[in-house]
Amino acid sequence: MEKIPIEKLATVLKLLGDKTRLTIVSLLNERECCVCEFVELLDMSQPSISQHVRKLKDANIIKESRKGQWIFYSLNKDNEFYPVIISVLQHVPHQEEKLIQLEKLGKTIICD
Amino acid sequence: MEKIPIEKLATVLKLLGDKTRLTIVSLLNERECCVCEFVELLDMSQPSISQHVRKLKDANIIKESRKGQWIFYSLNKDNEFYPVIISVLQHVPHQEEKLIQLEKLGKTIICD
DNA sequence: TAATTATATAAGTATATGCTTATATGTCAA
DNA sequence: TTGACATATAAGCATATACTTATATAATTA
Repeated sequence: MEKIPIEKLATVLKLLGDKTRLTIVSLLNERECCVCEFVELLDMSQPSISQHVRKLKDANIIKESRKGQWIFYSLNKDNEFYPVIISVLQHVPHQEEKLIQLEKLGKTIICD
Repeated sequence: MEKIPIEKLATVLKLLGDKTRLTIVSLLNERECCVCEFVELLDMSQPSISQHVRKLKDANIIKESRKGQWIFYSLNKDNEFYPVIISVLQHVPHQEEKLIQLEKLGKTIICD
């Protein structure tokens, strides 16, 4: 098991210690999502979501990939913190439901 | 595996997302400690430590037991968050070293 | 009982955080 | 090229956070 210095780990936990960001990370553990989906699911303003996403991206916890108009985010599995994040997410209820709900509303983004 | 609502978990992670508190919790995973030991080990003021400890206690993450002049703190294993905390602590290097150091300095508290 | 030690609490303060509104950037499609 | 859409960024602001110093409380010991 890869150990992480306390200071670094504290930084990551602080990032996860926010309802919005924890939900985002949890959703990304199901599948990649784009910003507008977070806005829809979390019922928050676009700039607010964008700022949270940026913090996660700056910490290398998530990565982005542009697909045309949209930017999709996904968990960065290569990051040294990925194992801790998975450890934490084990304790969170699955988020599929919300994503299925989104699909029913026809608000899922598909661009393949 | 006991699932924890995202909001609650975020609160716990926010508490752990501080270097001082994460270290305290990590030390308590080795053995119970009293406040003056934290002050010594973390090289912080007594009120500062006391305030961090209170936050952890208020969240029921740790519990106290007075032994004469001293108040010892330990992880509250009955708490619903205990499993998550253990999950997180798995990723942290062991803290025994620091406690052994403390003993060598004769600053360990023994009151049995 | 008075002095000492351990801890908690209160009040003040500087900085961090998370939102808001407004605007900029980037892509697509008519 | 213009308009529409998706996203990012900037600036401002209210609240939260983590210290500090000063003081209170509680137990111990001389």
